[in-house]
Amino acid sequence: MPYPFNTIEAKWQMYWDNHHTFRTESHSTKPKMFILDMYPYPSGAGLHVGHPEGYTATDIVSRYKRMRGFHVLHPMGWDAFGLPAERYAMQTNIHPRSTTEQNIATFRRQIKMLGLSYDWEREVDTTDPGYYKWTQWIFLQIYNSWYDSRRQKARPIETLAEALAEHGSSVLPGEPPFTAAEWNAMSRKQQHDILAKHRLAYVAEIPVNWCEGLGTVLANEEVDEWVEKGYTVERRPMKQWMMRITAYAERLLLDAADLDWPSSTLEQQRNWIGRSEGAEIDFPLTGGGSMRVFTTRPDTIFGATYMVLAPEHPLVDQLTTPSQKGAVHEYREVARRKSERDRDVEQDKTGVATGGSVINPATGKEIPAWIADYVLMGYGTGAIMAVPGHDERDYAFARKYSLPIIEVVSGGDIHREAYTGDGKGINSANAEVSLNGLSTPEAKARINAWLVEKGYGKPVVQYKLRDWLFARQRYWGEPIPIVHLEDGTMKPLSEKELPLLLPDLKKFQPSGTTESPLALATEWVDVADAETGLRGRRETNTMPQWAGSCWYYLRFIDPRNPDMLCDPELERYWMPVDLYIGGSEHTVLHLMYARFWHKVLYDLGHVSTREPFMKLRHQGIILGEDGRKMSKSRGNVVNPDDVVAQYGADAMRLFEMFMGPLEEMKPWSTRGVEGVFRFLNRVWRLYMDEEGHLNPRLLSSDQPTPELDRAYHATVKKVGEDIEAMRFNTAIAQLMIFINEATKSDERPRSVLEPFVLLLAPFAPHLAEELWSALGHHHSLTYEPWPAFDAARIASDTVEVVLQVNGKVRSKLTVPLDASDDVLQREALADENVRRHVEGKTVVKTIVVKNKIVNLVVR
RNA sequence: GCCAAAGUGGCGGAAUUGGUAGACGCGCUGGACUCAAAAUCCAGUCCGGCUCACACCGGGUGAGGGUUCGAGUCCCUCCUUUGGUACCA
Repeated sequence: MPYPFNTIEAKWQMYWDNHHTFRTESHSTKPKMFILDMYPYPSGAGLHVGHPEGYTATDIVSRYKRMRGFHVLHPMGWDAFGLPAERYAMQTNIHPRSTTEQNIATFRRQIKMLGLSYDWEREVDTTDPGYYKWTQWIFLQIYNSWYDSRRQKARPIETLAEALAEHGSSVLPGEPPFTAAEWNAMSRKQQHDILAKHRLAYVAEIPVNWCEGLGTVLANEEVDEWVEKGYTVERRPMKQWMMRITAYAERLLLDAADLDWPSSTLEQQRNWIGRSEGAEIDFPLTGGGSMRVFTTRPDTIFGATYMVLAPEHPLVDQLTTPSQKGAVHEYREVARRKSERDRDVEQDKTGVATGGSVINPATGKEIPAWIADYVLMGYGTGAIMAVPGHDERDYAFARKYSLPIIEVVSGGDIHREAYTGDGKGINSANAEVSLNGLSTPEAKARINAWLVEKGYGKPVVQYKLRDWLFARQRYWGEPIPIVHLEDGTMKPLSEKELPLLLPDLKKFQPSGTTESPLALATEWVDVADAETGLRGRRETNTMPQWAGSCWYYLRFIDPRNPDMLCDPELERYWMPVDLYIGGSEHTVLHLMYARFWHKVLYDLGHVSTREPFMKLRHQGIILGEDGRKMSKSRGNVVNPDDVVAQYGADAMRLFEMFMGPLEEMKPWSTRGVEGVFRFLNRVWRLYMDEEGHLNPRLLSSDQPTPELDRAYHATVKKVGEDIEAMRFNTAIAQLMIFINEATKSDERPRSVLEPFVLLLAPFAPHLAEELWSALGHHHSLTYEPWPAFDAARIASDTVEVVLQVNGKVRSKLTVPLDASDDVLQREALADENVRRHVEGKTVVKTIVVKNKIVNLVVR
């Protein structure tokens, strides 16, 4: 008969609920510990076995930290806006809200079934108006801010208006110059338009992936999935809400240095931001005006033999000569129809000459301007100087179209391939400047100085990071709290008007236009502005799913506050998150977006820390029993409900932690679950008799054998250390070692078996509570102090020393602890087996490592 | 292509300031209990040689080299797998 896990688990889950065992009070004098899981999207499929892995890990740490005297915040919620519920609504006309509620109920039941110690009174749901009120509020904070590049921080937009009124556009590098007086003379609309360009949330016309069948834009990473399903996706320019994350590129990069995150995650974020240093250079057009390019190799400018513009570049029309018009037009059409992905896949370089030309300011020579889709409008200036001798792409292009290739950096063989490495400059001089003989870094510095002096260019830092497309043409998302007035201005809602509720719809089909289904709710869309008397139209786009997850950790701190997103005093106490665990699939997007919002809130004084998540770990993917990715079609999906029904939640938790290191990918194994289940049964039988009562010997005997005593103290030490380092698999192995040791003995010494229950508790909390209660305790063990160990009692008074001859193990020796080197050496030489290998040879060297080895080197 | 992580028994995995490779679990083998089975308990289990057995000997951490008295651990070259990313000038 297995132990009665069913009744035990139900009993203790009810106990914890009824006693609010895991409720976290707002105030405490204890040190705080904020332990966070990446909350799930509650899909219709229910929990899969991957979810509990991370959740169990944080639960173990949370339970352990409570016993260590920490005030622990460990909450759970739902990232519940999203396309799946909406697609279901499109097919069935069932409101996404009711689908979402059902799915949340399933997830909540399944998560509770695992005995995770969340404070359920802090549960949040991103689709709850009481929650998304604050998502909208943060949107408005961002909308109502600009990035002051001189102070390197976001500031309220009014400060920009004030600065413009006082100093004119000198505060805004890049803006066409105007004086304070000119600003003050502008119309409301003119001022509005200038400010709008500098807000951290702004509307821009950019090329996006539009899917007609779904009636929405798609993120780049979503495109493949829908194309496979037979939908067509095209690139078209559309007006979209954007967030100016690029303003934070440098800070996102720099502040990452302080984070205890996996190095691969930090590395990926660095790559995503893609910082590169170079120069912007203006090439004069032969017909007047100039063409700005970005290059990381200004030192190769003497080798720039042609120019390439992205097909969409605005200068193309001006450069194109009449004879090339047809070819250019045709090429641009073809390029426009290709998605950005298609362009990436094609490695073959194509292009068309515009017929126009520019002057290379270094050589003074006229060079042709081409268009080619290997130059992207979205990076740098959308145009490059092509240096075929020292860039592989330019080299391939120049070869294909027979454009001249000049060597300006020595070190390679440009007759065979482009040389992209560093080297000494050659063929690089004009009347004013020479790079010949200079190393690449020297040449860069020299030419940059010359470019600045002549006004041709300047050093700049460029990032791959692009602004965040922050709008979806969907119903099931947070409405963007903006009204478009008939005079062409935009008006943000005031805080009092939040939350802006989603209108109810009868049907959830795409609107048939490029607007979201919200456009069909005409009563909701059409508004009159009381202040100006103007008619207006609500923004019909909704926020992307990332929005709610950008700040949910803050809401957990103060989840029911009707007046603030989070009380500042509580925020200062709880932030930052001490431990954050979730899948590595969120490495770039979620974690980058959340850091970005956090920094804006920090700049505006709403949060006290520069970074939200101090320590981050990823759980690995759990594969099917066949070692392949779990999927319905392979039939290898493991359902947590079934596992819990058969072996109990404690076994499920224990197995997921015992499989291997948390962050590694590993296959499921039913046999493995049975193994840990057997272990739990062994624990049960050690404490309880056949009738399910406490074994009476636990009350009588109290002297552990020296071996058991040693095993106990070693277990306390190892389990504690392993939990701190999140090595749960080896912690569990140690628990097993102790139980094996204890089972050997007929005695049941309470002095070690009672505190052992506390060591087991973070891993198998239901069983531990039951045993604790059987031992005569009347309260939950949740806040019992973690047992201490005595290092002196772990050490044995004898140790086994390995005897080696020429590095090979020849014998073993049991000696008193800390035996001296002399004694060890003498004992070693006296050992029979060692003597056989030393005989007839000379000992040239002896290495003695105390308590470990003696190695005799013989010849 | 580039970046990152990882390769250890039949399987999941342990062991890193360089010091007994294979903890713990699974599986397997044998035994106890049972009419029998399940469950449970005990013993064994890296591979090979030799042995009644104990002992002993050889080999062994993806491959090859190197450093060292000693390398799974450090260095070099290569191979494989996984994840990410991809014309970013």
